[in-house]
Amino acid sequence: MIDKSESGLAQPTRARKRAATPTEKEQHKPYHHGSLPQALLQAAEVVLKRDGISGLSLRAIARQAGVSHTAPQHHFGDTAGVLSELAADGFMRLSACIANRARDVQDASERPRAIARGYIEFAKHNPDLMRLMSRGEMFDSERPSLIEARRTAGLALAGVFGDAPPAPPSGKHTFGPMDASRAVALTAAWAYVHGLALLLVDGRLDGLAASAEGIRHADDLVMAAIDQVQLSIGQAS
Amino acid sequence: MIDKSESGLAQPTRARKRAATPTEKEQHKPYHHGSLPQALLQAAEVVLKRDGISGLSLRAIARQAGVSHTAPQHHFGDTAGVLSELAADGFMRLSACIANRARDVQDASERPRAIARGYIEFAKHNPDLMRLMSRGEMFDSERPSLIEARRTAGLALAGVFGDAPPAPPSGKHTFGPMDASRAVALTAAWAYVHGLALLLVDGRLDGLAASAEGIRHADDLVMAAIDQVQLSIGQAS
DNA sequence: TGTACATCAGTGAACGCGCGTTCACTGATGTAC
DNA sequence: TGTACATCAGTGAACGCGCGTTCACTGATGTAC
Repeated sequence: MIDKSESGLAQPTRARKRAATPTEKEQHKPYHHGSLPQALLQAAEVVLKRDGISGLSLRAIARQAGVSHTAPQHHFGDTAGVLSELAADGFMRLSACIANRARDVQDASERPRAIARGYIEFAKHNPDLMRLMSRGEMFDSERPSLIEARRTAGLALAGVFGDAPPAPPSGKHTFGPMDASRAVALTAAWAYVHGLALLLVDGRLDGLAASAEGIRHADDLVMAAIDQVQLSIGQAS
Repeated sequence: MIDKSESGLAQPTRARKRAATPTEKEQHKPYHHGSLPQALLQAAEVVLKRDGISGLSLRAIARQAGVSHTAPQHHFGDTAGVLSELAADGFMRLSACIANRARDVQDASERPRAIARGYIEFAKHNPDLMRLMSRGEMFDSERPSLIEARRTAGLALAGVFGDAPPAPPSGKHTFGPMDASRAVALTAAWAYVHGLALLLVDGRLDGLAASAEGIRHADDLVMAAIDQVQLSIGQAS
């Protein structure tokens, strides 16, 4: 979903054809990278995993990608731009993770749990990215790719409603009109799985897991919470 | 809970006595502040609210407090030190918020909702601090005050269990031995309220609130989620 | 009661570092004619 | 098919800034005798 322009993946191949032998390939570094935006995002993710969110500077990303330090600025404008694109990529991958799990279940009543497992699975495999994605204040919220990716993730999450998706949205909203009880149910499901994911990636459950008999890892605690806890809507007594 | 040493609040009073008239007070700034650690933490919170987490540097805090830029280092060591103390203060205040709400309810079955309301109340009144508190990787986790404050918050949260608190902890653990189902229930309750709080302070629920009929603010969505959604433990079908 | 001294609290100059930003530039590509 | 030109992609030097850190220092307090 990043850089759908025509400069996508065609040009590096062409460049490689010109420099046929391996030695030439190494020596003759083409001036035009061809798919630098994607390469920069990959580099950014390496930096993120290695140095954490605070290590994500334009210069660090450029170093990792092996290009001059002004190249990222040229493509993304500023740090918030890169972080936004990185997060957008994360939201799309999160959506895919959720959709994969949801597709696998037959029984619609099992779909909420499947979605939760997809969410947690993503968080477990991409803890740093998950953390970055929850740092909304670091992004440029106007970025179309980020808006679109968040909407996609929102719709994937709304799959908790089974086969009846919410009404189609108008304008830049994720959802169309929705009655209150449905919005509350979605809020609850979202908060629950979001909370589990963040507590897990932040290591906040480690102490509790250590105290709990029969539980070895925080992972087990989270999976048990998904498997065994029901969220049901209804007026308080 | 911060700086319980004898240098607490006595000395500024004494200093003020020496410089009796207002003019003198302004002119004669005593060399020894007397309670600089507390003043620095207050300054840090001002900076946090004004400039966000990324604005929290030792120098910015010193500027806000009106002292030399090496003074914070002298008391807290490094940035992680200040952030840890600030977060510890936050956890203590969160605990107090929870305890206040829990104390007010008569019916033990209503306690979980009361605790959740206390948690959300704190988050609503201190959104930046709440965000900071969830940035575990920025802290010095070994700080005794932070460990103690987190334990206090954990115990306040464990009040969801009603009048039967968990077994007393040994060593530096928050909880003593606990059976698995109880740990899972605590995980679920914690994740739920934590997720609600973070989604709220990060503004992530604003779009959903706008789409929901009869809901005006994200706050309403969160309060409805607390009031209307039940978490119940039991094996999945 | 006084004196000497150790310790604590806070200052301010200086330093090196990594950062984002600007700017004039070069290399490569695409397109109009 | 060729040529000219506009545009895009990426470079590298230079700049100013805020940061944390070090260091020698001064002011104030507490304590031993």
